[in-house]
Amino acid sequence: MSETQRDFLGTLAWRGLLHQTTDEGGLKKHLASGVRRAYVGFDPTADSLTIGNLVPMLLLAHFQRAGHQPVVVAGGGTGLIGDPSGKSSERQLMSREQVAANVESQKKIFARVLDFSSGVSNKATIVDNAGWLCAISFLDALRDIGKHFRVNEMIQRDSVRERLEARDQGISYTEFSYMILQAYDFAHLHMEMGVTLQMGGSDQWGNIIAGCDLIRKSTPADRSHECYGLTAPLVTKADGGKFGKTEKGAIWLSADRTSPYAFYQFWLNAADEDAARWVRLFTMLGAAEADAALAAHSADPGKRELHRLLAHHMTSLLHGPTEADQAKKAGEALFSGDIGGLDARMLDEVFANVPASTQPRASLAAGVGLIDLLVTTGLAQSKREAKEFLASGAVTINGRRVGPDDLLKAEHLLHAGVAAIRRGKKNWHLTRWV
RNA sequence: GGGCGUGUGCCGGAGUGGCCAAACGGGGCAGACUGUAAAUCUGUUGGCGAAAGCCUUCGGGGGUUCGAAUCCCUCCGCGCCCA
Repeated sequence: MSETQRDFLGTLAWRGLLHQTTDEGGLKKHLASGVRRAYVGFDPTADSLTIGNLVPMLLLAHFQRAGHQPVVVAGGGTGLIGDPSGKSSERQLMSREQVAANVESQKKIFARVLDFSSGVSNKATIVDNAGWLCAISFLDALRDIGKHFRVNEMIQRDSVRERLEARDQGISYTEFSYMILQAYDFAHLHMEMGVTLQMGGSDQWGNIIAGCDLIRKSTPADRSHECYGLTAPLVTKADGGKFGKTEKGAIWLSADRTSPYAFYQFWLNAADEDAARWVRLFTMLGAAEADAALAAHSADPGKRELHRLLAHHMTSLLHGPTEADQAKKAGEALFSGDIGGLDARMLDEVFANVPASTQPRASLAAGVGLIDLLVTTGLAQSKREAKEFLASGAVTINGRRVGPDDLLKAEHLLHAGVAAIRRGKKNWHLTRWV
């Protein structure tokens, strides 16, 4: 297929996804001369993946699109130990059952971005390093792997040094050994599956080099054992904040943790400067399309065409086009506040991800007080707060602004008896009166 | 083990007997402006109450006092110094 011709490294560089490589020239030649296999490891610290894992996933996706074969390594074995990279303190060990369950649950997400279908010659594969790491004995590991590692070098690694310098933290022998395991992963994958490239975020650089070193030391020095490492830069935000975290917590890649609507909103709310960088970084859009969108963006940022493109593209990528469309429509209706024009079916769609409750219809006869309604729907935490919201004009019911003295009556309901209450710009609650 | 110090609201940090639900800053929330942005400005930020006011809160417990975040005792956590 013609995709094979696409230059992987060139793509990454253009997208801003290329941070460091062990030997760029050598890697370029290596990739140009055949179909190669690269892997990225993922920590099973949770049953889902966050937006922070997206870049490493995309490295594999672009790799596959360039005609090569991506290998996902689920860290079912390394997850039992815990990677100290970037961690300021020793972590709690997870149970084997927990790790295994997390690995299983994460698998589904990779299928969104990678092609696992057997009809494809360069189909993606997924392996769990518990398979080989759990099988190896301690003595074998010390004799066969440990001999290749100098402690002098190990304690120089950032991940270890930072912990050694933090006097009160320190590092356990367990976590200290982590890099050996990850290095062994690479060596194992190289020998068993012919993997020649390990990729990851920039915090993985040390671990990746350890793997390259191990392969070099433990194999005959000839061309057939050339291995490479590549990292992507840390994703940053214009305001200096941490990428992927909102007030409400991390943005997840699975719908049960972060709804497609919330996911869409995350991208839509990107700062202008971030949206411009992120279009290249995160989408699969080609140069022509991306550049056109960027040009339109800088000409008139206020239209937010780029944000919409980014949000829709990303939601479509991870949740599918139908969900993306729905998220888009829901956002438009919700933020315009104009829900009076929606028919009952659309209303259901739009409010699919909004908290809802049912209320007794009978109480409408006398009119329902809004202060209590705000509290029972959770839109206000206390009556005091509810009063404040109502007085400041922050509350809208079915698109109509209401005040502290208003009462909700049957005539205000939409369709089969719903009242959509909005507090501020982004907080909604749908009440059904039955 | 001994000495000194410290623990306040979401966070930082004032307060050292009544004027303290607790300065100030940050953050949050809401409003205005706008582009569901940024910046800016305004308001608000323990609960109940229409209000007056009442109730709960300053590490835990106990005491002194008409009255305590503020004084005393004790316990717990943290920091520094000495052993």
